[in-house]
Amino acid sequence: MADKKRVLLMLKRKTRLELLLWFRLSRFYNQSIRKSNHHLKEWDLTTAQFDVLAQVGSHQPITQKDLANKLFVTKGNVTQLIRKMEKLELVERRQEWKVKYLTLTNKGEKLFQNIVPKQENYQASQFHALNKQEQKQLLELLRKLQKGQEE
Amino acid sequence: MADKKRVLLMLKRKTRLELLLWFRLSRFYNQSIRKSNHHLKEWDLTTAQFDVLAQVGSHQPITQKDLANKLFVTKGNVTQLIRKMEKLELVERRQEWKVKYLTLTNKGEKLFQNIVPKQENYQASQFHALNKQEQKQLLELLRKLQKGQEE
DNA sequence: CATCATCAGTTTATAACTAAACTGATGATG
DNA sequence: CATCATCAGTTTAGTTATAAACTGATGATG
Repeated sequence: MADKKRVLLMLKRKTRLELLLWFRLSRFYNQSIRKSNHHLKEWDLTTAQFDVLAQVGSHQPITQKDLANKLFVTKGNVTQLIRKMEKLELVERRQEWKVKYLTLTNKGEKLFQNIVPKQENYQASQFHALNKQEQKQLLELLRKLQKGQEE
Repeated sequence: MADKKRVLLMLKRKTRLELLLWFRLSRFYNQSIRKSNHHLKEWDLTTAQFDVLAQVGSHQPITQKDLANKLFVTKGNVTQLIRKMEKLELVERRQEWKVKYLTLTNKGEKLFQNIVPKQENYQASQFHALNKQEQKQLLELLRKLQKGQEE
């Protein structure tokens, strides 16, 4: 396996557990995203668009700024994403007192009801290689990592 | 904390450990990348360019296809990245028997020697919130996840 | 009440990435 | 030896993302 060879090489050069971690984590994440995109193609959505649909659907009405925070992206990116979603008639924008509130259209709502549970199942399935005990462990570790990151 | 509120909301809607995991993991990853980019700005490099430098530097000569595999990206992406790196005079391309071998230029080699250890320290520091024991645990969990992904 | 900081959202320029179609060389096979 | 599949790399069109500058409304304060 090419993978094994690469890992050995890295170990040889410098035995750093953390770099292996970085390597594994980005690999897992990127693969998951790619597979997720592939999966969502059935509904002509991308992962980013799905994320918008899911967040707006479960927090509407929501401002663009709040959405940006929830998705961990910039406001500029939200502007672009929403423009797209408006064209697809999945999301509506309503100016109100200096702030713009986002809600789903009927079409968006229907898609939300239909697709979100399925995609969440799919996302969840990425972790089925671990049992509940291990999942909890992983969650705990990720929490610690995040806390370390905030400093 | 807005974060806490969001987590509670997700829990309310559906208590799914896996979705929390997904959420935490992507957050950690995206933040790390962003911070890494910021960090590398000092040398006018992006994270993607650093990855190329690091991989070519430690496996030269290497073909574009192999590089794509190591970086988990498409061949098309590598074509673009290398074009950029060639312009920056960090990487050289040498056609040889149908395959193109990549090596670092002198300039690239110098940068490699200088920057790679620093950036690796930086990447490693992302995991310093965990002790060695926990790091090993995390690595083990990620290995299992990856194995699950391959099926 | 004039002005000034702040803040939500937009714009712009640029990077990174994919999927899918394409190019052109290699070399196997009928 | 002609042709055909394969394979490395390129191209193209489109999406996602950022950082940084900008716009225009709000509202505080002197």
